[in-house]
Amino acid sequence: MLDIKLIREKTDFVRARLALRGAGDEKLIEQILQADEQRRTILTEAESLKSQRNRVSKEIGALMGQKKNEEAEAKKKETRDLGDKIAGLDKLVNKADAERDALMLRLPNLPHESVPPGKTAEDNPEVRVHGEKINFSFKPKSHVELCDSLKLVDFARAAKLSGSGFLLYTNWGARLERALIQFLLDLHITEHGYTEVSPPLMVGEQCLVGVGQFPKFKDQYYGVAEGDDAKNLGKLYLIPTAETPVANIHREEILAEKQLPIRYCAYTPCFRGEAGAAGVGTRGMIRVHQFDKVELIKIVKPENGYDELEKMVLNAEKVLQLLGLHYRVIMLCTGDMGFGSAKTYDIEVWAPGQGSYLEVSSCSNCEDFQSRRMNLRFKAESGENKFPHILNGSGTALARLFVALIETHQQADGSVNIPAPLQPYLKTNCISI
RNA sequence: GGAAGGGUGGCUGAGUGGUUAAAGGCACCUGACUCGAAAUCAGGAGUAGGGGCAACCCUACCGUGGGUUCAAAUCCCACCCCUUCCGCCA
Repeated sequence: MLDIKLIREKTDFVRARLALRGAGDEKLIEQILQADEQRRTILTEAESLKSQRNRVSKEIGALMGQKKNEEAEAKKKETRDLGDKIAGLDKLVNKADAERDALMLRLPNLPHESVPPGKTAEDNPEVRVHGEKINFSFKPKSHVELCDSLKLVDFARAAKLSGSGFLLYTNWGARLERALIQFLLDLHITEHGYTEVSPPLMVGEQCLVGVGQFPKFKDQYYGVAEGDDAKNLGKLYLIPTAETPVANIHREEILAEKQLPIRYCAYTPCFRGEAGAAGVGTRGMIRVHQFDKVELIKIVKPENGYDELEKMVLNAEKVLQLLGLHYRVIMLCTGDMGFGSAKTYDIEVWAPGQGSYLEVSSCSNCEDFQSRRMNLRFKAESGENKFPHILNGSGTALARLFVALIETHQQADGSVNIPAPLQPYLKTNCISI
C-alpha cells in the first residue's frame, strides 16, 4: 500500500511512476483522492459532534453527582438526537474509509528510480552472466526423458492421483529433491546468515492481503475447506510461496530497531492455481501446481533495503554456482515487475535439454509496500515508528532447479553426475539406471 | 467436539455505567543526589486519525463486531483467540 500522504502531496509524481508500469493504475488516483477528501470532511464534522457530546455527557455526570436531576434530564434531552447524527456520520466515514482502502489495496507499488522503463520481458536488461551454455558431444535429453529413463518422476501416476500439473517423485528423484532442499537450507543458514523457520502451509486471508496477493489476484490461489461445510471454504488458503506466511510473521508488531535486520529462510511446498497460464497440462516440471521452494525473507531498515537486495541476489546465485550451472541475472523493467515490488532481479538458469533459460529465482525489494499493508513497524532511535523494507527472494525454486541440474549434468550413457557440494547430501556422485 | 477459566498499555495487574488514557508494580527516558554506580527523590513517556504556521487542540482505541444509554473497559448479544481438564487423533 502506498502512503496516502504521498498520494496527496506528490500526486503527479505518483501518477507518473504508476504509469510506467503500463497497467493504467494511475487512473485510480483521482478516485482515491476523492474518497480521501470526502472521508476527511465527514470525519471532521463527526468528531466535532463527538467532542460536543463528550462535553455535555461529563456535565450530566457532574450534575447527577450533585443530585441536580432536573437539570441533568434537561441536558439529556438536549443531546439525545446528537447520537443519531453521529451514528449517521460514522457510517458515512466508514463507507468512505472502506472505499478508499479498497482502491488503495489494488494500487501496485511504485517502481524504484533505478528500474528501467519498459513494457514486457523483452525490455528486461541483462545484468550479468555466469558460465556459458554447455556443449555436449551427444544430443542432450530433456528432463522428461531423463526422469523417465532414470525413474526420477512418475508423471503418469501423479496425474492419476491429482490431475495434470502435479509431480510424483520416485526413488532417486525423491532423494535428489530432498537433498537439494537440505543443501539450500544449510547454505543459507550457515554461509549467508539466515535463520531457518518452518511456517504453516495454510494461512488466513490477511496474510495474502499483507504481501499484496489479495485482493487483486484472488483467482490464483487454492482455498481450502475444513470438513464438508462450504461455509468454511476460503477461511484458509494454501500458500503460493513461503513469502506469504514468513513475511507476515511480525505483522502488526512494532519491532525494536536493534532487532533489524531480520533474515529468515524457509523451505515450503508452494501451491499455485496457475489459472490461465500456458504450459500447465503439458508434460514436464516447468510449470506445476505444487513445487518446493527455499525462500529468503528480509526485514530491514529502509536505508539498507537496496544493499540487502544486492546481497540477496548473490545468495541465490551462490546456489547455482555451487551446482555448476550456467545462469544469467536480469533486472525486470517497470512493466514486467510484480505487484508489490519496487525493484526485482530474476535469475534464469540454463536448461540445455529445453534449450532455454528457466526462472529459478526472483528477488524483490517491496520497500514499505507490504509493511504498510500488514502494519509492521519498527521504533527508530528517534522514537518515531517507521515502516521497514521487506524483501523476498527465492533461494531457489526447486522443480526448475531439478530440471537444470539433471539436464546440465547428464552423461552420454544416460546417467547424471552429481556436483561435489551436493554429494554429501545425496550420498552418491552419480545417478544411473 | 464437551466443560471450566481467561483476554486491559512494552510486561504485570487493579478497575462492574460518569474528570479512567485507565491505579499500583516492573522495565524505559530525563533531571537531582553521587567521584561513578546502586538505592532514593522529582518529572516524562502509548497507538492511530483529523485540524492548526506553531505552542497546541479534537477524536478513536481496554480480543473483534454489533446493541442498550446523554454517557460503556464496565451492561446485553454474536464471534475470535488463549489456558486447563475430558474426548478424538498424526
